[in-house]
Amino acid sequence: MWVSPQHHCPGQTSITSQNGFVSFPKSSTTSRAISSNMGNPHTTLPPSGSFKKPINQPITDCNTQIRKFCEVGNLKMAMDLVCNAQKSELELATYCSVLQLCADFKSLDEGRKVHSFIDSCGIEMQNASAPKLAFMYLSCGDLREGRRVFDRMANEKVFLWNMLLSEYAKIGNFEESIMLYERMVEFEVEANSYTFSCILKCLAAKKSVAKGERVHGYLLKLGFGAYNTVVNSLIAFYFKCGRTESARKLFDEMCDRDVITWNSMISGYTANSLAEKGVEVFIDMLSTGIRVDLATIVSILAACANVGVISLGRSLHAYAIKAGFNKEITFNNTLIGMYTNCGDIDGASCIFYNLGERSVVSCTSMIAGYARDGLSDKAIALFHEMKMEGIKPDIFSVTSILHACACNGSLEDGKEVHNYIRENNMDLDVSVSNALMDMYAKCGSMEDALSIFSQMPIKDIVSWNTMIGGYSKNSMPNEALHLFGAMQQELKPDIVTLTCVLPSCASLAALDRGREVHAHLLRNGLAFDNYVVNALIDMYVKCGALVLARSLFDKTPVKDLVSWVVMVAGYGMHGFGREAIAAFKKMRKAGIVPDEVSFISILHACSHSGLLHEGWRFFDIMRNDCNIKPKLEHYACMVDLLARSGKLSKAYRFVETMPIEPDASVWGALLCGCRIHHDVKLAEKVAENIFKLEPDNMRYYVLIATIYAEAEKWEEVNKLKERIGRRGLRKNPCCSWIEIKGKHHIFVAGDNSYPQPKKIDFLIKEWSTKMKAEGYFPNLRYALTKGEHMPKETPRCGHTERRAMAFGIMSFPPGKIIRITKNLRVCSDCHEMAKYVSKKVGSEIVLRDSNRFHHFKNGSCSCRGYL
DNA sequence: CGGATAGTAC
Repeated sequence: MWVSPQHHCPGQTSITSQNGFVSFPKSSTTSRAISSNMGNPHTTLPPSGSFKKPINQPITDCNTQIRKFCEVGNLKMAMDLVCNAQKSELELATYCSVLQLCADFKSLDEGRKVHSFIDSCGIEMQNASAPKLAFMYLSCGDLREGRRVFDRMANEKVFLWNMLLSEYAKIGNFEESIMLYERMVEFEVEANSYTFSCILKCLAAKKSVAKGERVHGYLLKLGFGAYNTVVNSLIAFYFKCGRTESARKLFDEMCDRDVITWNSMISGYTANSLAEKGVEVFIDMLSTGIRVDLATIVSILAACANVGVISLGRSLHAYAIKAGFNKEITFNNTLIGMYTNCGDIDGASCIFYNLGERSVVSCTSMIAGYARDGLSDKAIALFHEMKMEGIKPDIFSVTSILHACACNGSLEDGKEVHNYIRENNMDLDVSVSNALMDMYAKCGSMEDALSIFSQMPIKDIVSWNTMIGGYSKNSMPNEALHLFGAMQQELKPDIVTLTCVLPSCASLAALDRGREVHAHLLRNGLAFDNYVVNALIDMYVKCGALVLARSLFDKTPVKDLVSWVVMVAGYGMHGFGREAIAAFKKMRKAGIVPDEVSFISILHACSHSGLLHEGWRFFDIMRNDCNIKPKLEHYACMVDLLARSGKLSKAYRFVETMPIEPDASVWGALLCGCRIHHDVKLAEKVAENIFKLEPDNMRYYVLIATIYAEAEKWEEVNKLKERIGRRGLRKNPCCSWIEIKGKHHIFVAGDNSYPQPKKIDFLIKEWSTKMKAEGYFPNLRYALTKGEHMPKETPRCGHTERRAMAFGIMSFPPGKIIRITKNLRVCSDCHEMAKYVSKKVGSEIVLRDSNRFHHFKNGSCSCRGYL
């Protein structure tokens, strides 16, 4: 027995502590009331002869009259008589009959009246009527009062115990059910099959395997091992707890399995992701000749959907038509789900559009199927169609359609659905609100998402994660981190929260915050999930801690595609092209098939290290070996690669002959190359192409202006400035930052309110003087343009990165790595200074700009001039 | 009978 005194929590409702007149009869019956039916309270009526009739009974006995009305179900007349009767005349059996009627009619008010009449009787009457009274309250849905009466009475009636157990289970208070069961066992109330079915459900809900096993032992001892209903419940319990072998063992040992047994096996295996075994069971079932019912078909279709075996699904479809199930709407709905899950969207829509009657469920299945298949437009169209047909979408339909809008990125459709949701007060549902927030986040409107979030009275962990993830995805890392902080005031972040927040740490290069997250994961034993580990590796990569990223990567036992791609991209960004290529090869050797994104990473890596030949090879591998059609990103990488290598005209021809229309990013890659190789003429041609496509992207104006400035074409620079002014564009202010002890120190161009300005400026001045004295000259061309003509003309970078660098050198002990982040590309002047400082001070400097990493060590940079 | 809402890589 697993009941022990420790289980009895203080303060909990307890039978023993309720009052003084409770007695607990130890059951002495030898014949067990195994068959006593919970659904039949009449069997528990107190014997009507237990109270003696009053003497001087009139012939037209009011008791008889009341009971007559009860027999014919006339509650009103019965109650009238009860109310008018002399209370001392009424017998227990009469009260019981009326209470039963109140229970049948679920008439709580009348029941309460009867209760008050009984209360005015003697204690004997009160005690004797208590079971019926408790029954009445429980039947009428007043669990609290039912429990109160129950607690006050002597109770050996298993029927009432069962009723209480199931009522608590109904409202989800499984703990209370379990506690009551423990008490039952303790007081030796004889449990019956209903007790076991119910308690096993509760224990399954709480996944209490150990307690369930003890119940299992107990029921065997009482001889319930041969009861189908009980064993079926046990099987369901074991499946719910993931103990498929235990369920199987019971099944194998059963001698007369009924249809429910078979169905439980099929759905149990399916729920435990062992749908194949479910299918096997189904085939065995067919060979036994047992009648297949609707539930069987529905379970096996779900199994098919999980396995994704469309052939079996199709033959089941045929089988079910023969057996006549195709008229059942539930069958058809599951069938639609099966076809959509197996990816046969046409098969699904064929059934759907041939349905005699459509229900909300059929429509929702179909919408979800379309959404899952990426056919958001069709999903949205069907949503409108069902509304036109007068089928009212419910919260299920609405969450599905929101998902479709989110996948589509169509804010307008999403807003329309939002209006519908508001009009129907569906936004009170947490899941619906979460789906709405997700839709807005995926459509890029974090303002709308936030407005929903802030209006939610109850937020669950998904709500928080959706917002934090939304901010991360929409490049609002500060908001993400801020919300993460706020969340921790209210609830504990889970693995998804941490996975959501890591990209924000990465984008801010907030290494200390990232490390805190890592520590949190380790403390909570969560550092084994692939998603979060990949996010961690990526965070370390982007914070410039390539060594930490690598050691975490090495320690990861299961490296999936993303793990590898993160490392390949990481090596690339840090200028280790050869290592990136080695990793890519290793990945393929490990049997992982690269996808589009993998090739973008490796091509980028080649480009960052100027590996033109290798880049071409990967481009060919992608097209020929992997059958991946190059996308714009791939072309942009190739153009970048060609252009950086100085093959500008080849790059231009490449863009012109692309099989898909080049976009601004492809031309932009060429423009970058023009800058590096000072080809003003080509740059002008390219720029005009770009401005046709993206006339408002400041990035390209800055780039062409720099090209002009470096060629000393000041007139052209001025013309550009006018053009920019006419368009009302503004330059993204340049800024650099450095993290010191978890705190960010930001240096913004044109803002001199940074910390310790005198010391910083002094240090920088000293460095420049020494650089000059030591003949440390940056490239001549740049030095010239920096000369007399242009200090005011060039887009000012503000040299924020050198200030951050000086601040870092001042703040950290020598030898410590200085990590700086900049929102734009590094200026070549500062790049030279960083090289110098790394040699002079002996500190390693890691600078992340908007393009890549620069590791300055002992006077040189890992970018080898590929700024 | 339906959905399944949140997460990693360029």
